[in-house]
Amino acid sequence: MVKKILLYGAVLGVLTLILKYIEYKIFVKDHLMELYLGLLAVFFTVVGIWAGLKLTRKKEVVIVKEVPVIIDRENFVLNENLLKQLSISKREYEVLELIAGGLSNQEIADKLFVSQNTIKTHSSRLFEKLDVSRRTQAVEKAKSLGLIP
Amino acid sequence: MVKKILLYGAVLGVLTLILKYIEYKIFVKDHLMELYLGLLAVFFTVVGIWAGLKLTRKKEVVIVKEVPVIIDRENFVLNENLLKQLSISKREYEVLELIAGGLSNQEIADKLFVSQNTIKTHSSRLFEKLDVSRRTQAVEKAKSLGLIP
DNA sequence: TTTTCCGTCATACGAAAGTATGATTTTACC
DNA sequence: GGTAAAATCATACTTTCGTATGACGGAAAA
Repeated sequence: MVKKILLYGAVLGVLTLILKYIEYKIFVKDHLMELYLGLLAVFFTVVGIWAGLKLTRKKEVVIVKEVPVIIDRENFVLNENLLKQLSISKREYEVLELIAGGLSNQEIADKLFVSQNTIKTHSSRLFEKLDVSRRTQAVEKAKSLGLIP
Repeated sequence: MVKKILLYGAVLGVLTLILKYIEYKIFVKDHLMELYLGLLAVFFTVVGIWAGLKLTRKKEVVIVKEVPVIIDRENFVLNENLLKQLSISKREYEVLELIAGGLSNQEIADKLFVSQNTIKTHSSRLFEKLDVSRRTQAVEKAKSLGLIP
């Protein structure tokens, strides 16, 4: 910025010298004075505009951001109260989440490092507590109850 | 914009007249000519800068647009295009909806007045088209694709 | 008109899911 | 330290689900 101002000052100085020279050349010709002044005004106006643009160019960076924000399933908050009310344990809830994720019993077992039988037991108890008999129903009900997103 | 240019021109005209007047006043005093020209240059430079800023100020506005795409269950709109793209038939889509509703194949068959085998065929083809192998996965995928609420 | 797609149904088999029952081990709480 | 709830696992059995394959009639498109 300081550099630019100095540069601009130097340019102005040089220009002033040039104009001074021209002035002496045409000074006697009185009728040219108007033209001279007009050119002077126009010239410095243009220079001013150029300077103005130069000084503000950095601020002209226009950022048009179109950020597609996908807000899904409403801002979900789990109702822990309901979980306790239904006496659904943490492990059972974990299984519920994975069931809702479309995983098979075997996949859930692998993920939780337990046997498939354990998962069957958990899911069975879970279904009982949710009063359903199949995993797809469990997912539906859990969603409607706000237990899962 | 045209208005502004006209205004600017008018201002220049008035200023020229004023300067003309001043010119006659101090013309005889030769040593004031330099000062006069200097002031003239500075003045028009300032005017130029001001004009430059005025013309470009609007471009300096930084526009950050965030377009939220809200996908929720309430205002659901089905993407029929995607259905055609996946070549999912109407009947298959019906079955998909009922599967998502937690119904068993037998229940779906009863509801649609067809045999369970028919439902199995439909669901099998559906899974193939959705590139899944279980009904729970189908529901998950269909939801993420916006095929069902 | 012929072909292609859709919807229907069947049989058979294998895979996954779900139920019932019982047992052992953690964990948490009084 | 004892007790209750939670977590784990197993075995056996039934039900549901999913796949493969083939078939048939109707409707729409070529």
